[in-house]
This record gives sequence, structure tokens and C-alpha cells, in this order.
Amino acid sequence: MNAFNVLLERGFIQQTTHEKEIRELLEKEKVTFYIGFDPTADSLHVGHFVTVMAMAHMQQAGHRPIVLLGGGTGMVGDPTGKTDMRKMMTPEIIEHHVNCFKTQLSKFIDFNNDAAIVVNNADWLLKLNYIDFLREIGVHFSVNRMLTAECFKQRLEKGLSFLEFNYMLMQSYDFLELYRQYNCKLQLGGNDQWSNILGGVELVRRLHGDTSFGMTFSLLTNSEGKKMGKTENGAVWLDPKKTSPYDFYQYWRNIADADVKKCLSLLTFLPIEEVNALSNLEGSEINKAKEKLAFEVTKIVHGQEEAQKAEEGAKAAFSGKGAKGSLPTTEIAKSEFEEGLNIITLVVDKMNLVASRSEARRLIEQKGLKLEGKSVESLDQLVILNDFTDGSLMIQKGKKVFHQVDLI
RNA sequence: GGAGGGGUUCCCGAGUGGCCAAAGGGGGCAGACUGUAAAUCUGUUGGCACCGCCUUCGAAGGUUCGAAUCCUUCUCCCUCCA
Repeated sequence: MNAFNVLLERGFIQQTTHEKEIRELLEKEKVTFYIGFDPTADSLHVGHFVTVMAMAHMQQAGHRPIVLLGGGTGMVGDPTGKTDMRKMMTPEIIEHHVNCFKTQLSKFIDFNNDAAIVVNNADWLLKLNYIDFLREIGVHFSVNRMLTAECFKQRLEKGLSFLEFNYMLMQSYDFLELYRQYNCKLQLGGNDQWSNILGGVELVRRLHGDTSFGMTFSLLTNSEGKKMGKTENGAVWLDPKKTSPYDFYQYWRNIADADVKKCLSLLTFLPIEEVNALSNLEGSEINKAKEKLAFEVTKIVHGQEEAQKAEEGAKAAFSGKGAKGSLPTTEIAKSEFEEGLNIITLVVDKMNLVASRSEARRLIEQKGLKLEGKSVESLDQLVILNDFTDGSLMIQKGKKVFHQVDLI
């Protein structure tokens, strides 16, 4: 099946520069296309994941992805969608992030035998000469036009530095470079990248008189239009050290009904028929779809085994069976409990489950802290060895956060 | 460079010498209702040895019995002019 149709059917495609031509191109040829990732952190997060999935679909259809890591653009920072300028990162940190991205991406994209390639725009951007750049590239950009672009509009109110204003030129230059080096004619990206992609398409046309193409994908937003993948503790990361597979699973298990369909089609490889069947479930039945979603996404990101563990842990915890072994766990020496350990001390100091004693107090006062399903009644309740069964104890914070303590 | 206006707790935003750990809203957390959903309602939302104490209102000093509020210096941001 034509990759274009796959992406269309699954709801990836948001805007295209030349819909008909892109479809034909993907039909006839093995196309080399590129997607850029700026190394803003030491792990990809679920926001990137949609684009990664799109890339995987494209590769499955036989096209060749170029993963462009923004070691150069990261030095400047994309102002799009930001209200403030972000902190500038040192070259060392950027370098580190680039390497992290590279390893993570190789889990989703096959880089063997040149089936996909990785490039770093630091390789060409960093050695540009200012005057030459202005004369070769700068002339082709109209400031008037740039200012009318949506991505700058918001920033004009808050303030936009010249540094960031140049981001568009750099990304456009990337496209030009890849066009020259790899005959790359197609750039993909999140919908927020539209202006930047257009800049590149335009630049290639001006300098080479050739048509290149651009296409953007839906951003992962929820039914209220807010970006998904943000929790109070920050982003939902793909790195298991930053977001545990269990938490990752729970994130998808808990999404709103209205978002199920979108997530299933964008974030899993389930056949579209199955996606539709699942998302048509109604009432509490839709929980089945959420379970499937959570499992599938976790499987893609963390592997089958971790996905199963997360699922088992969650099921056990929520069914109240108290089956253990798959939940986030803290090990504590048996001796600590011989005299009885204060519940607040346990939960704050030993487990880091609760941030402060005040918060722990509040939780207890509001009946939000439970041991093996029973609310903690008093602020100075002691946890003793008898509270443990088979050397472990399940502690619950609120309705959804489960944590177990194992004796060692 | 000149003139003016600002920086308040997670965010927005009140507060102009004691009644301020600081109104209100948002967000978060917890409870009720549910389907580990949404909406709604209730409580809560700096820390701790919690009817008391300690640390917060851009930073550092100062005035005062007492400062987020007054003064000085510094710093960052915004607007207008150049």
C-alpha cells in the first residue's frame, strides 16, 4: 500500500505542499526523505514519537529515512511554539543529547545496510561563514514574509531575538544541503514545522529550480487541544530511566475516551480495522481499547517483556488482588521495621513516594494513603513486620499510584 | 544612548508599612460520583518538631519596634524615542 495512503488513513497527515505529486512520488519511487530532531533533552519524548512512527511507516513501505539530528540548529533553538527563549545549551550537552537520540531512534528505525541514515547538521552549519551565508541564503528570505508566519506572530508579542529568528534559515539550509548531498526531496515533520519546511522547499526551488516537497503530521494533542505527553513531573519520556515502563503504560491506560482513536492509529501498528473496532467500543467497554493501546505502545517503546510486566502489575494492583512483582518497588532492610517504622518516614524518606511530610500529612488526613488497601488512620501509625505478607507490602497513594515495599 | 513601566508563591495575577505564608483564577493533589474516562461537587495546595516555629515576594545592603510594601546600589524584562 502506498505509504501516503497509510499515513492518510491513520490520520498522520496535516498539511502537504503538493498532495497529488507526493502521492505519486511515493507510489513510483523509493524516496529519500528527512525528519529533523533537535536535541533538546537527553531522551526523546512522546511528542517525538508520532514523527518516529510516521518514519517507521515510511520505511516499511520501502522509503529511506534520513534522521537529521540538530546538533547545529540546537545551538540556536527553534522559537516555534515557545513563549520564551529556552536556555542555551553548551556544545558538550548538545553532543551528548545527539548521541542519546541516536541510540533511541535505532530501536524504531532500521539503520542496517543504509536503509536509513543519520546525519548531524552540525557538520555543515557550524562551519558556515556569516557573510557567505547571508549572500547565498539570506538574500532569498523576505523578512516581511517571515514576520507574517504564524510561528513568529506569537513571539512578536513576547519578544524574539535575532538568534532565534534565524532558525528558519538554518532549517531551510538543512533541506538544501540534504537535497544536494542525498537528492532528498521530501521533508516531514510535526505540524508546528510547517513554516520551516516551506522555507526549505522554497529555497531549493530558488537555487535549483527544482520542486521539493513537504508534509506535516498531526501533533499529539488531546481533545482539548493541549499537547499530550506532559505530566506534572514533566514530559513522558521514551527512556525507561526517565519514565518507567510501568508509568509509561499507565499514561496511555489513563487517557481520555476521546483520544483513544487518535492514539491507537498514530502510536500503534495495529491494522486500521482493529483500531476502528476498538475505538468504537462504548461506555466502560472502551477500557479494553485503552488496555490494548497502553500495551501496544509500551511494547513498541520498551519491548514485549516490559509491556507484559507493566500490564500485569497494573491489573493486579487495580483489581485489588495485590499480586506483586511487577510494580514499582523499593527494597528496605527488615531491621528497619522491627521496632515499627513511622508511616510518614517510610513514605517520604525511605520511598520518596511523597515529596514532603506536610504532603504526607495531608494525604493521610484526606484518606489518600493506603496500606494493602486499608487507609492509614493516624499520623503516627507504625508499620511493623506483621503488615507484610510474604515479605512485601503494597502502598497506595490516591487511587492510581501503587508502590510496593520488599523486605531484604 | 534618552524617557517611562515592571519583576509576587507551579502559572496568571491582587497586594503600596503591621490584620500577609500573601486575595482571586488556572493547574496540581486528595475525597465523593464513575469505567484506572470526562464532567460535576468538596477539601487541600511553602517547610518543619504543625494551635508554635522557620524560609519565601528579582539580588545585595539600609531605614523601622515591624517591610512584598519605604530608601540605595545592582540585575533582568517591557514600552516609547534615537
